[in-house]
Amino acid sequence: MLKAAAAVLAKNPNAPYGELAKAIGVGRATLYRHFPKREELIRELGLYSLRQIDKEMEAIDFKNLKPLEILYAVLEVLIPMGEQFHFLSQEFSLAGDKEIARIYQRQMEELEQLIQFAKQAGDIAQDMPETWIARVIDSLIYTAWAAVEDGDLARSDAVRLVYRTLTAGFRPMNKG
Amino acid sequence: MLKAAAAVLAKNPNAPYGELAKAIGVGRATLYRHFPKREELIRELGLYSLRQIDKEMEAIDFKNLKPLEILYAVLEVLIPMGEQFHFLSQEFSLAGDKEIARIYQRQMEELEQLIQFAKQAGDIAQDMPETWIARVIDSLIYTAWAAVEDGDLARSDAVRLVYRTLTAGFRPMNKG
DNA sequence: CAAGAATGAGACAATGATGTCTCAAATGAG
DNA sequence: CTCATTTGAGACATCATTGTCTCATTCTTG
Repeated sequence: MLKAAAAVLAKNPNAPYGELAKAIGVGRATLYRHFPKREELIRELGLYSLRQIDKEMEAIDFKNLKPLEILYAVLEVLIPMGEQFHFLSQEFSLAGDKEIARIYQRQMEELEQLIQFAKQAGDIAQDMPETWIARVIDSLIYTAWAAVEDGDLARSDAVRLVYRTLTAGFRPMNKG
Repeated sequence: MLKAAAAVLAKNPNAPYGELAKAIGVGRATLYRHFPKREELIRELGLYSLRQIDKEMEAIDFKNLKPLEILYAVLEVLIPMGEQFHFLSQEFSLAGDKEIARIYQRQMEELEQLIQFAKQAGDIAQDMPETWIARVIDSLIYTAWAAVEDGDLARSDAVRLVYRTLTAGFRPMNKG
């Protein structure tokens, strides 16, 4: 339902209200009854995407996994949601919204906590800024999704490739 | 001149013509005299950005450098141009343009050639798709630029951090 | 200085999207 | 079945942007 609208907006942030209605499969007037202003629809879509990310993340067993295993699980969950990622980052009108900014910031902080956890475990370099690593993870999640979408990458390879790129760059494998 | 307009468009792809004129420092009417349609301005801006990338890339001494040294030089050149990158990728109306698509594709192919070169030299993994590596490089160039722009990363650290991330991921350094 | 070209400011119609409204048809609960 | 609610389709005013035009001013160039 809302997913279809988010998909349209991800491809064209200026899609007119009518197209969004059509994508959802509902009349323009009906959509206006539910979301009196375009801004509200966008906002609701943003909250929906963020909540969906939260929901998928909650399914991960943070307690019983090692840092890098968590990272792998996070990638498994988030890469298929690249569309929502894209929508959220492209819709700059959302940047001004307090609640959305709050949720987004919390999610980033959670990611940075995971990174700290991994640092303590010695899995990642101490001297790399957490914000940088978080940004790189975000960025490659979207990149992988886009590559799959363009047919440049098999869906089944995406997670492993991102994981490997993150943990080893594009270095040749060394034995051991 | 045109750089200012590209900067505005990078932040807001829907910036009205008047704002672009103001950013350039010229009257709206005058801008219309030079670019009778908005579409032409965008197109010219796209070509300008691509040509600028070409120009900066030509300055690199491909003949006498090793693959990873070339990569480093490429990063040095392109990271400061993140704004143009962002503009080019956000302006989806440019996707339909034949000439722009041609230039963009050529640049990507050149990047993939560099990657092949690095593969042959044994500097990067044989089994990673070239298109993936090219996408990751592109992606991190923009990510680094954005991090600098947001004040999350020192301009002087950006290139090294991207280079290290690309070549080693966020692995802890191992001696030797 | 003088003539020609380019500029900035503003008026203007055309266009396209937004948001409101009405009404007939479809849906759903009692 | 019947009444109330929700829907889709379309008309409509409003608004912002585009693209055109005019005119006075500025700047070049000779």
